[in-house]
Amino acid sequence: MARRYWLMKSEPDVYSIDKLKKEHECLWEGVRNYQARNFMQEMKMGDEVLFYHSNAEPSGIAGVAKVSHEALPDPTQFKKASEYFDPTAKKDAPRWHCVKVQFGEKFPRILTLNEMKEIPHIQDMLVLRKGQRLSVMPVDKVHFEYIVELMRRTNG
DNA sequence: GCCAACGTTGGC
DNA sequence: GCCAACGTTGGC
Repeated sequence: MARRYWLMKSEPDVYSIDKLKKEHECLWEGVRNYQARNFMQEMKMGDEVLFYHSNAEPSGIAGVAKVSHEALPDPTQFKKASEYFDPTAKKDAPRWHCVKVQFGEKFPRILTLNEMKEIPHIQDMLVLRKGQRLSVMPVDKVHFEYIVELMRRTNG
C-alpha cells in the first residue's frame, strides 16, 4: 500500500516540535478520541505527518515527522497517576492505541492557520473545515507536498 | 476566558 | 434509540 499522509495536533506547551527534535522520537500518547485512534491504527511505518501546534501563538504547522512504529497500546491508559488514565481500559483489552513518530524537519517558521486559510490550493484540507476538532486526521498527498515545498522555499 | 462544535454518557 | 446534560477541543 502506498505511503499515506497525516496531520497530528499537539499543544506546544505539552509537546512541541522542538521537543521532538531533541528527543528524536516519541510515543503519541494521550489521544482519547475514537476517530483519532482509528486513524493511528491505520498508520504504517514511513507514513509522513504534518506536526501541527494547536492552542498556540500562533497555531499552525510547525514541521514534519514520520511514523516510526505502528500502533501499540497507549501505556498511559493504565497509569493511575496519568491525566490520561482510563479506568475502563484493561491490560488484556486496551482501549487506546498510539504510534511512535520520529522527527523529520522543523519548518523555518510556523505556517499559520490564518495563512492556510488564504491558500486556495489547500482549501479542501480537513484541518480547515469549520468545527473540525480532530487531533489526528488524514491529509492528501498533494496538500502535504504543497505545504512542504512552500515552506522549503520560504527559507530566505 | 469565552464559546461553538463536537463527542460521550446515561436516564428513560 | 432518543436526547439532554456534560465534557473536551481549540480558535479567537
